[in-house]
Amino acid sequence: MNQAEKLKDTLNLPKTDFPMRANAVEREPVRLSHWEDQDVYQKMQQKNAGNEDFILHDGPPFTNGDVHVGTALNKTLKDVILRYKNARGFRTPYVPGWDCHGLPIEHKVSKVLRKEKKEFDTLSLRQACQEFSKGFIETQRAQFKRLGVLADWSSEYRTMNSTYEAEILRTFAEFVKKDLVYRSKKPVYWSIPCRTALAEAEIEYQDHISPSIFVPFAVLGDKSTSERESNVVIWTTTPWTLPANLALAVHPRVRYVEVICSEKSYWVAEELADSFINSCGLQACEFGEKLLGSEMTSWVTQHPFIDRESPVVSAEYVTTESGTGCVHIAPGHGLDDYITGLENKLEVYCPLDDNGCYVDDGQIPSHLVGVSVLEKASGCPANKEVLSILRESGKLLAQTDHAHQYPHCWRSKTPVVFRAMDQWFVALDKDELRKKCMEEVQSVNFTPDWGKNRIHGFLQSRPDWCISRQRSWGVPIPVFYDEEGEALLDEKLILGLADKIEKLGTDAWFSLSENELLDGLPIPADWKGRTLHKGTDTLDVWIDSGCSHRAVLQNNKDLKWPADLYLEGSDQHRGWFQSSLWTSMIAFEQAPYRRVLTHGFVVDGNGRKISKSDGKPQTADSYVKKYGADVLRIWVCSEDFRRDIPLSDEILGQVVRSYRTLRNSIKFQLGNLHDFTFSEDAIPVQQLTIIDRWALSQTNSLIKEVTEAFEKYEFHRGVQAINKFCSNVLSSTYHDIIKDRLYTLHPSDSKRRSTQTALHLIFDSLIRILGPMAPFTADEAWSFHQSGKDITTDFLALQAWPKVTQEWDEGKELSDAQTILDFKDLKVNDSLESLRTRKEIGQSLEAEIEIRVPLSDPLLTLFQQREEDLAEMLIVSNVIIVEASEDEELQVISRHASGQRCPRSWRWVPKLVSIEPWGEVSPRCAEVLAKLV
RNA sequence: GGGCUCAUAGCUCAGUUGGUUAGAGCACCGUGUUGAUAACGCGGGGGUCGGUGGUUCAAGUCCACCUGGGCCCA
Repeated sequence: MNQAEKLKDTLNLPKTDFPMRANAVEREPVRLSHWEDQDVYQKMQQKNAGNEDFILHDGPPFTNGDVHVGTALNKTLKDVILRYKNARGFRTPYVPGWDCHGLPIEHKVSKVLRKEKKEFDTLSLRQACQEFSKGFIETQRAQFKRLGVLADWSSEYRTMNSTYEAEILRTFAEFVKKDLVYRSKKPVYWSIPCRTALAEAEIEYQDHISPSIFVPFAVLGDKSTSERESNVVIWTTTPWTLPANLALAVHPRVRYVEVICSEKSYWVAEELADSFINSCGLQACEFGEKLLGSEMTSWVTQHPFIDRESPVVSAEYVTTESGTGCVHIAPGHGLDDYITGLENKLEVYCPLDDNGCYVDDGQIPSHLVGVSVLEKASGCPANKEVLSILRESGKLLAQTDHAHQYPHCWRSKTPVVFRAMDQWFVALDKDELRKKCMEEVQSVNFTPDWGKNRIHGFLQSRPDWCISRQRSWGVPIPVFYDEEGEALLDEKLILGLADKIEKLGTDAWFSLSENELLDGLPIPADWKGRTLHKGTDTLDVWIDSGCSHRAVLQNNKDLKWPADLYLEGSDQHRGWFQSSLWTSMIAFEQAPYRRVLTHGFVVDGNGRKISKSDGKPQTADSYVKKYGADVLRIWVCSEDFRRDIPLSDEILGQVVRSYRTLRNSIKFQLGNLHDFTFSEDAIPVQQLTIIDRWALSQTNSLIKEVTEAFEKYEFHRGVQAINKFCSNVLSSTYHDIIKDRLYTLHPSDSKRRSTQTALHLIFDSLIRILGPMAPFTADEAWSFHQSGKDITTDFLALQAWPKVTQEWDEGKELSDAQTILDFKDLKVNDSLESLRTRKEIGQSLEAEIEIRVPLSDPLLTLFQQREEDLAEMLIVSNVIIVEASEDEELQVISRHASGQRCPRSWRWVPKLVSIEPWGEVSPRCAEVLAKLV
């Protein structure tokens, strides 16, 4: 062993088993199962038992696939918040949940069943859906846990649990009690061969050729004179809906022109007038008056072949892309039409039976009655009939074939029709319900604050809540009908039914007969003796999740209502935030949440939405498998989640790099604390050396900054502060300066102990700050610090959030230290760098500097008072302070240090001294070595 | 097409009530160290603040319009 190696052995170099690389993919799961074995979640709750509650109510993810990276973001944010609040002393019981019912599952499952060519009834379909949902609950739970999410998984809620389903029915009973539920018609997709309603997801768009026709509606009143008949012309590709026409729609801000053609005139959008004239082959036309759509809305027209008036109304969705800019409105045959109908108080008129044939309602022309609208190989009979009526009466201005995409039934592959059917609705304006909701929202905190505005807009504009779904996988609408079709909806009956369902599950609705279902339930007197049939519709799933506040917060003794926080994606302003508010206002006249926090959506590196077609992974698992949970969590926390949240390899790479820096800072601290026991070796804060006190005060600032950011849920500010702290305060300043004393002084030297005291306190604060964000790494570091081992039963999750310590900010040293460090940054480094560029020195310890300070400069006194600390803080071997004359400027002169280099401390000293058996070292090192023997 | 919303260096973010030459961390380039070494230090380059117009003595910040993204609708 040569002298250098021997001397190196006498240094106190960092020593720790804390690995430089996290190897998170393999090591995180080990820690995770340890947390689970030791029930860290329960310990966290017990620790704060009796303290103030912080209730974050979990919005249930839908159980139809792996956890999406956006869902992971949501759950991670929740976990960060809960860990933070728990560290702040709140009791933070967290009951996660699952949204189980709904079309996407039913759709997927029935597709599979059909592929297997199984005949299936409602019950077996429901059974399969339940299995499907259950399977993904298992998958998702495991994936959430893997992210480090701590929760009361044993109490998790599922919207398909019978206790939960009973609460859905009780919520519905509340609607009935308040007399909010009514029946009305609304158009739905209808498959004639299947005799069933279809959802959007069950529709396939296929190429289709429809007749495209122009039809004039004669204007009644002043507009048409004896000489000239004035018409509003519509264009449609579904002639069979004309018998159900109840209005014409124009755009209020589009300009219309009267096309005059001998004794008739035609009103069409000005922009489309030429193409209209061409399409209809009109000759010798002139343009007459021009009007805005809004000026036509008082007009009334005559239906072309039925004795009925058709008023002109305005609609924003009317376009001038094709047709005439005038739209034929049949509220029973289209969603736009339906909404326009509602706005203009039109009847939802639909003269079609289940077979798709016109019914005889006294309005339908007799030879149309019984004619089918179903498209056959030979065409659509109803279209043919309508066209011939129009042709014969001269009301067919033009007819061509029109190729377009048209919705088809996914089963029968036939074109579907829009057909109004009886649906159940919840009246939202009754008893000023809507107004009360809008007022209530004012007293809820929204982050970001525009959320209030957004939900307010939705509350204001949404039509009555249609709660019927013609589906199987859901909670049945508890309604019975007599043979006349009259509906029995009774609060007490529903409550009785809810109790029954609670025991049997909603499958009972489908498996039991009416008599069995009603057995023992209170039937209103006037309904007794009538033959009753149960309904077949299910409730809108927004009611399912929308009553979670009741089913979960009110029924779990560990929780409380209302919640302190709801935290979901911004799409939930229309969804869960709103449905929860309505159900809560109806039942309890209060919002179920005090604060609503929303996050944006995960987008790719270019700010585009991530879609399956990009081929990039979207599941949380794919990222966890590559980067580990902590990196993903730090990514979540480093983004301003209130806007779009970009995710790309570049961004994650960046997170990985800053994570490594962080990890290294931690490793450095752990390595230098290996021979330090706080209770025995610590030095009182007031007696710490200047640089240590400075570092503590910087730590105070960090704590302050991060705490403020976390209180506002602005985690990204916390992350930025931590990164900056690690790099500026620790790496480039504090750690760099203290290496010399830590390594070269005697282990128990008071200066070294001073620094270790500070390091201990800094580590302790930093690691607690990291806890909520990077729980795996923080707990790992904490374990090493407590025990020197990777895993212990002393969990960081049970430690409190760090507090600002007043003492750390006191003392004149602090400003002195800051002044010296600023001076290093502004003057000394530059000067050393030029020396280095000239190859005169390598590391800065090879230099000595001369500081020439004018007598009047206050720095002079400061430097003279701190002369002992200067060389160390500037990381040079020697500092000479020179009192300069008044006309000189403050300057730093650096040069290679004179004297001899100590092979132990690498500092240059005037003269080395000899000590056996090591040979020549600096006098200071000699002293240390003497003590070591 | 409508409602809400976002837009500052390659990336992630700061930028107070409009007021010097717009900042940080990371990345990049150069360089030093080899006793934090798949680590660390030092130095440097990099932005017409999405665009246009306006208000003002002064605009990243206020107003209008436009472009592009996101969510929810249609």
